Amino acid sequence: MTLPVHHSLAGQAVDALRELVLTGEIPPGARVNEVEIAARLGISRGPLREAIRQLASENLLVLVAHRGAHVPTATREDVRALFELRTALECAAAELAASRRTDADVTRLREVCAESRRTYQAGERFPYRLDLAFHQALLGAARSPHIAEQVRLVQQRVVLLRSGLKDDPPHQHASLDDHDALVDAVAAGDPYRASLTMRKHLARVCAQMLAEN
Amino acid sequence: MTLPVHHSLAGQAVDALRELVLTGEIPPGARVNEVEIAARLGISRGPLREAIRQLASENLLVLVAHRGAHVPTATREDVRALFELRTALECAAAELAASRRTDADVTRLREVCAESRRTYQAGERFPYRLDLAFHQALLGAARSPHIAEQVRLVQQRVVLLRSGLKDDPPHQHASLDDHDALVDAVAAGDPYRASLTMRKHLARVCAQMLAEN
DNA sequence: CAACTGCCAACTGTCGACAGTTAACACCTT
DNA sequence: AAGGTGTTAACTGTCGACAGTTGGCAGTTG
Repeated sequence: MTLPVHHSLAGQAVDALRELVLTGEIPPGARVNEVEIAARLGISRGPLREAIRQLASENLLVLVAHRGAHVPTATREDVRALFELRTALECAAAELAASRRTDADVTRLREVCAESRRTYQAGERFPYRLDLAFHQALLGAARSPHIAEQVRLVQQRVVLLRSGLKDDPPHQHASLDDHDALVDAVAAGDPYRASLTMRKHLARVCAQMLAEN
Repeated sequence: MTLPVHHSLAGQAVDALRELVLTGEIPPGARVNEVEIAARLGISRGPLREAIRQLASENLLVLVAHRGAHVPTATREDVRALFELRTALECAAAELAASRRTDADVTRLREVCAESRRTYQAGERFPYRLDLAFHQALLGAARSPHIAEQVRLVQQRVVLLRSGLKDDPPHQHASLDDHDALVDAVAAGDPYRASLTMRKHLARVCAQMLAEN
């Protein structure tokens, strides 16, 4: 059996509310009505308020005095600025991964790349899920829990930005090549090249997000 | 007159509790008794619990089910791992600062360096305050609000680690030179050199923190 | 005397209620 | 009719109280 991850209602509320925000069920710009959400989650306002505070410090909500919390709306400039942070973190992760990777890490990375290509060539869109999986695998190889945690938080915010976009556009074929190149650099144990490749990759992804709207 | 920054008690509680943790008044390992702290702050448990949640997601507190919150205790390994994150962020900041700095930024940086030297040569310890000021000034020049925010959070955690150390050791003379070298690289508009210099600086500071205890 | 058991105090987790603020609507004035 | 004003409903901010859990202490038993 699967025990609930969080025993406390506040903990559950964090996950549930995060889900509501990231799926866009509470869209950017919308306010979080405490009584309504609390009722929907079947809890009282106390635990919900604690959850709101936590999500606010994860930058998934914005608090305004006497007006509660609302989901932030993203501007183009926000995307650019956020990717500066993401680049700083993930380039460092790529660098560390190149230094610390094991054979198992490389195998895992190549697996994800292969599955991505299969999915893509099967005619489907390159699913965002596999992109996340790739970056997760890379973080695992980097073995820096603090960096991994921060990347997770930033990726969350990127998901929020994506939810603000009308359509979930297909990842370009280029990303697949980027990922392969990254694995090569990591496998070769070349931190400098890994970092540079990651930087180019993220620049491309960022530009792509900015191109749409 | 200075109005209170936060109108809400929860907001005040965040600041007050953060202060208690960072000054070591609630030392690492100690539990946060909700009724006691709430009484000390003159508020009820509700807002305090919200504050606790927020500080927990800033990694200044650790939550344990049914046992409340306690201040995390740091191991040597934690320091090393945390500095990996700090290095990733501040190297990126140094890089950006070298690209974006204005003359005013450089002037400001040199000012801080000069004051640091004056203070040091006056026989006093190189105060941590001025070290923080330097890094803050550099972040200002980088003009990346998200990176700046994350650095602020990481520096907070470093302060917490420092509070766990018995003594607040004098900064070595080497840090002064590091800072000067950093300003030079930034002033020269050389991102690569700025990043590398920052990396060396932080490696030194980290080693220093690990050496004591 | 050690270990096990049952009780108890302290504390956390949660809820419902009250007070204060905000924003919108209706109403009055000019 | 436009603008200002008073009123009111909705919502947030806060508190006190209750229930459930935890860990320690005393008492008991082998």
